[in-house]
Order: sequence, then structure tokens, then C-alpha cells
Amino acid sequence: MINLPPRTKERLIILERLLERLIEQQEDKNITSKKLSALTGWSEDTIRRDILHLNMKAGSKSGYSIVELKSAIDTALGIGNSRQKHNCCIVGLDKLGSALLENSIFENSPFTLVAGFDTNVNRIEMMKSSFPLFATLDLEIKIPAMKIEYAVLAVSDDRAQQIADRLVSAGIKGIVNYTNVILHLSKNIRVRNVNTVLMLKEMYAE
Amino acid sequence: MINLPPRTKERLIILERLLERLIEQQEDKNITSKKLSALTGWSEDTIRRDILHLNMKAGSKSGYSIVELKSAIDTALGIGNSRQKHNCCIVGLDKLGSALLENSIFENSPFTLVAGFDTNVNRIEMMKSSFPLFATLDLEIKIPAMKIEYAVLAVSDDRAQQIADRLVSAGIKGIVNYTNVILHLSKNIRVRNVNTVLMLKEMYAE
DNA sequence: CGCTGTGAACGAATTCACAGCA
DNA sequence: TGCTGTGAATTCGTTCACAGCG
Repeated sequence: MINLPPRTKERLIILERLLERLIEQQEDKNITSKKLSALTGWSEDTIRRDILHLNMKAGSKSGYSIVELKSAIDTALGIGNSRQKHNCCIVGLDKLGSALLENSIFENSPFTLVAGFDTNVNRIEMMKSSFPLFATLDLEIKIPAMKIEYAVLAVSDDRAQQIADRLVSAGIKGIVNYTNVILHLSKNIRVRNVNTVLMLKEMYAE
Repeated sequence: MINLPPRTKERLIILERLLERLIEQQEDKNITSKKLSALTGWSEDTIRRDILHLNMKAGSKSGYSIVELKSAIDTALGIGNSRQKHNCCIVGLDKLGSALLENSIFENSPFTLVAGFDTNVNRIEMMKSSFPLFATLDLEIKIPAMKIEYAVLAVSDDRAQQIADRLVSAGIKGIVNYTNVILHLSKNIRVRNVNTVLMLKEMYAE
């Protein structure tokens, strides 16, 4: 995993997903920085600079080979799909949590959803899912035992901080936070806040 | 709405939400840049620079007045809660869409959820909600008629681009995209991608 | 003192401009 | 000619260092 400048890294992650789509729809074999620019809104220069960092071999005839570019990015980011998967769980299986559980497409990603947690024991017994569901009580046991690295937090706001703390002390590395709370966690824990209103504000102020 | 540097703007949006929480829990009246730094992970200097842009009047005795700071940010971002609300809609009322509909907290934000759309006419007749639900067919009529500015897109992946195009031609300004598709839209349309796997990749590569 | 406000220095990211290749 | 690759210039963002205020 090469050491990439932070903004480059952010863009490459987006680019990777975009290339994946392009591969799926199989319209072209190659793509130019100009087209990528139109697709992303970033300047051609920036895109070529970003690609420069991943020192691919070939390049210039009518752009980059889409497949090669994608795999170069995967390598640089350390998310090559050959490697072992990273285990994730969802905490909070209320409407949002269970919707995420179905909607989130983990296939073709280096992540696997291996567990769900909820305080409501009736609910976890009723729900059917392709992976086991546990009581939140067992969080501290199951997370290390199952080598779960990342958690999707979809509990109610009033319990968000408390559950997050427990996740951290259970050894979690990062949290995708769907609650409306800004979590206060130690600096080495990674957090991504996912929140409709936050996004709307961002767009509005853009 | 002052013209703020982009990264400053991003941080101020986060800060605003954080200050809102602090106001709610009413523990302190003032806050220093050092404390904000601990809470956010950004340097004190950066925080003071950011605040500098909003040319507040007072400041120094034992930090900033939390309330004043928040309202200065709101003013700078143009999201002062005095102003008129911006209308939003949710498109796609499947599990995820309807979960978002309930979970998304629009109160105390400058946005209001005024409509929902779904292709399934049975569903929109069955569902109960505090605002009207329409058939997706009526999108082009209702969006201008109701002065809807932003849309939350929660349809299935295969229809995402197509619906997004229709939203744009109906006059929408921005889309919060909960689908797994990277949308290709004209540059003046604002988009925020909300996607668990994308967030996981970002965190992993961090 | 501890804190803010801010010029000045520094470092990072982007854009310019153009050489070189197919 | 249309593209990439890349030094050099430029713009943007952060940090340093310190004056000034309560």
C-alpha cells in the first residue's frame, strides 16, 4: 500500500467505484483523463497527477485501460479483491439498520457483513438473515471472537455514544455512523458520518 | 452568505452540528479553540482561522460564546434558522426510503420534508406519513409545483440514473444519493453519495 | 497568564505549459 | 493530432510565532 496524498486517496476511492461501473457496462476498453474529468468534475491535470502516484506501466494511446487502471488503484489502496475480507457488523436493527442490512452491497468489496446486533432479543429471533444476529449484550464477546473490524452504527441517538464507546473497547477500528450524534472517540478510531440533513447542509452551503 | 474557502466551509458545517449538541446539553456557556480541537481533531490554529472568516465581534476571555459562535456560523453558511425552509423530497419508499423518512431529523434544520415518491401506487396508498406521497409519474409536476429543491434518492440501483435525470429536469438543485450508483449529472447539480461500502473503503484506506 | 487574532512562513494541492510518444 | 507524463509556477491551506486583550 503506497503512501498517497490524502486528497489523491479520496479521489482514487471514488474513481475506483466509477471504473467498476464502467467495467460492468463494458462500453469502452479505454478511458482518457478528459472523459474522467467530465465524469467526476475534477480537472484533467488533477486526474493525471493522481494516476501518476500509482506508477502504472503503460498509458498513452487513447487513454488508460480501464481494467488496468482499476487494478492499479486497488493495489495502491490495498483493496485488491484477491486479499482476505474485513469483517463488519451492523449494530441496531431497527428500520434503518435492517434496511441497510439488505441494501448495502458488500459483494465485490473487501468487506463482509458477518454479524448484526440488537438489544431487542425478540427481534433478532424473528429476523432472518444470512449471517448470525446477536444481543447487544454480547458485543464485547462476539466482536473479538469474530474478528470484526468495522461497525455500522444505526442505533437510536440517545444510545449512540454509549454503544460507540463499547464498540471501541471491544476493539473496533472504524464506525460508519448513521445516527444524528457527533461521536467523541479517541483519535485513532475512524468515523464516517452518514446523515441526510448533514449532507443537505453541505450541499446547500456548497 | 460570505464566500468561504471550501475546507473551512466543510469544517464549519461539522462544527455547527457539534455546537448544537453542546447547546442542548448546556454544560458550558463558552468554549475555547483548544477544546474544539480536542473534540474535532483539527488544530487550534485551523479552528481559529476558520472562525476568523466569520468576523464575529467579541471572543476572548475564556473562549467563544457557544451560542454566538453557532449563530455566526449559521449566518455565514446562510442556514440561519430564521429564514424560510428549503423543501425536500424522498424518492423511492422501499425499506431504505421509508426508514430514512422516519429517521431523518429535519426539525431544527433549514430543510423540510414535503413529499415522497414511489412507483408502487399501492404502497403510497398504504403508507401513512405526515406529508403527501405521490406516484413517481407525477415527479415532473409536483417538484416545480411544490418548489422542492433537494431530493433524497433511495430507489433501486438500476433506476437511479434515470430517476436522477428526471429529478434534474424537474428542477432539483441537489441529490443525496443513497444508491450504489455514481450518478453522471451536469456540473451545477450538487450530489452527496451516501453508501456504507464507500464509507468503509474510505476508512480502510485512511 | 490563557486566550484570541493575525501577519508571515511553510507545506500541500492544483494548474500551467510543454516535451514526447503513438 | 490527441493523449500522457511531469517540471515549474501558482494557488490554497496549515502552522508558526507573537502582539494584544481581559
